[in-house]
Amino acid sequence: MKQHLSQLLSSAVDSLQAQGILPQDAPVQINLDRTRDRRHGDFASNLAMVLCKLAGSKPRDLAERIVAALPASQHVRKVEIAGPGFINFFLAPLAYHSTVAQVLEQGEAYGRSNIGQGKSVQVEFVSANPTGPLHVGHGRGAAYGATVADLLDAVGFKVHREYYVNDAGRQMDILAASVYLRYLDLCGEQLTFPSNGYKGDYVWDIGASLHRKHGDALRHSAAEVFDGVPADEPAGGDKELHIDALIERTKQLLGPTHYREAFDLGLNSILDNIRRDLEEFGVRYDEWFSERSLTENGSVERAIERLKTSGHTYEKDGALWFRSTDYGDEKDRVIVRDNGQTTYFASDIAYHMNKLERGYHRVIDVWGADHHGYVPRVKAALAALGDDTDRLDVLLVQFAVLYRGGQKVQMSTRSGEFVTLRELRQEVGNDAARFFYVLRKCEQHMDFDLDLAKSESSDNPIYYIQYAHARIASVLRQLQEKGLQWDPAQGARHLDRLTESHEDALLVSLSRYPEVLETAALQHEPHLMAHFLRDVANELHTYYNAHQFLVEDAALRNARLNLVMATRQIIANGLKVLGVSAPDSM
RNA sequence: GUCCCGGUAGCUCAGUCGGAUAGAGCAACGGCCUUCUAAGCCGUGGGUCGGGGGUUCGAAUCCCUCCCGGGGCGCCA
Repeated sequence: MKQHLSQLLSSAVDSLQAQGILPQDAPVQINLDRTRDRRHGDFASNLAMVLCKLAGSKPRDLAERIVAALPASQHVRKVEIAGPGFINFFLAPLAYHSTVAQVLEQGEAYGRSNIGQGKSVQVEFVSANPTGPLHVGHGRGAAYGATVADLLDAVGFKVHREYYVNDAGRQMDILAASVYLRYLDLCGEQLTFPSNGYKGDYVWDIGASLHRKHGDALRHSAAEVFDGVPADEPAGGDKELHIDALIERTKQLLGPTHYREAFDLGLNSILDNIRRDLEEFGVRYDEWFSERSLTENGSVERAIERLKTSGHTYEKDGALWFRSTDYGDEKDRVIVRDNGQTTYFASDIAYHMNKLERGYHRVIDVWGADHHGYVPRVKAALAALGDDTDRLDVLLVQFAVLYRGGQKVQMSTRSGEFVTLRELRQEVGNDAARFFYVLRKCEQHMDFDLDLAKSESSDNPIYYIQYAHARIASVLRQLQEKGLQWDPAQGARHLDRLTESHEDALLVSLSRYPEVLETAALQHEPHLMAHFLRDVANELHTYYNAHQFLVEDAALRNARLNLVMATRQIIANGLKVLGVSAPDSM
């Protein structure tokens, strides 16, 4: 509908240009918005105010000329000029009746579009280190990333969902050493666990798996393991030096094969857990991309060579630096350490190079807001490689803070005292978790109220929306109990019987759905859909309370059923995009 | 210190590319169950859009500046 009106305006501008009232070469962008106030019609355009200078006339005068030049449309009831020069469109009932017909006819497909024209978009999200279970912070990235991906899919992009697995690097070595130490403990060795090790219970479980498989075969005495290892922090030493030395001892004592086994056992069991967790959360991926593969297939080396060749690197203090300051970063960054190891950043350059080489039209990274300082250097690297940095969008997701009983829930990853995504899902359910996570735009700090998410009342927006859907299903059941049938054809013929203000409000909302979907997708703002659904649910409940649907008058009854069934479809479609179920009863 | 995010009703937040009288939910207050689900609905009150300047037909929105809150600033990942 918006597109239709836009064309009318565009056509009017064309004829004014032909008449010489507007200059031929003027760039004309048609602005058309939903009005905030129904008294201003359905849509309003500020076109006359924008163009009045070019035309050399007063806004209202120009508006009159534009209105006079508008082609007739059966969807437009009247056009008014108001205020400083707004052109207000009032739609004919027919425009809304055709929306109901479209919703019922297209069903799940209603609202989907081809704005993306099949262009490929890669969305990388979550990508948490496989050193422990996902926590509630990752949950927000998961829900947000999955929904952005689904939204883009719904408007016609070809979406590739990807998880970057950090299966290399020091953190994973710390995990491997932690697993081995827990294994030794299970063998009966008395040892003090490093303060910087991973202390979660899951590490015990992995150590136990290692023990089940090998018995005491990999056992070394605690004295031997800690021989020559500098003191840990609580003992007055440095926790980093302590853990690094323990990693080295673990590698020496286990040898490459068994070390890799302990390492992979940790990696795989945690990754399996993460996969299952996300799967249960309704979050699916097309690809799990291994960081290690970038080193093994030479991509990291190749990326470094390309930077060297293009003259953006230099050596200092035995390390290789990337001169990211050339591209606006605040300082240069090390890509190869003085010990010859490449940094995480080097892998990330290779990974982003790889993404762009795969030919995606756009690449979206969903990161935690704590990585924001990282954006300039990654963009700098892509620029130095000669790539178009505009193809990369980095969406930063702020942290979520849980509240229970009005109190902040304390969390700390290293100590093992954190709320996992699984715990959250079990506590409030998948639907509430998915919904609450996308209720705020991503850059907004979020207070996640656990009590509210669990509550079975209208205070809880997800309950409220799902209940609207269930309520309509319930109406259909009542219809059957009365021995009646819904006759959509009769309903369609009598949509003009829908004259109540509640009906009008619902009709407008149904027609807004495609616009909301499009905006939410293109702006990467799922919260727009969440808020829209709440509005629709509110209109449905209000309507339900004010009017009986199952009236004697068959024509009116079926017209109303067409409307509420279309409403049910809209709610179902919107919830689906958000990864939330639409139950028929509650 | 610097960079990012935020500051809108008592609370949690919307507010599209600058647009008309700044909205919603909760909370508060007052109503509504002989009704397709009261798991709900209707109504009322509530605002220095953090402060101050600027840009213009028009600013919560854009620019400058200051204040407050949260976070980031490793040869960690």
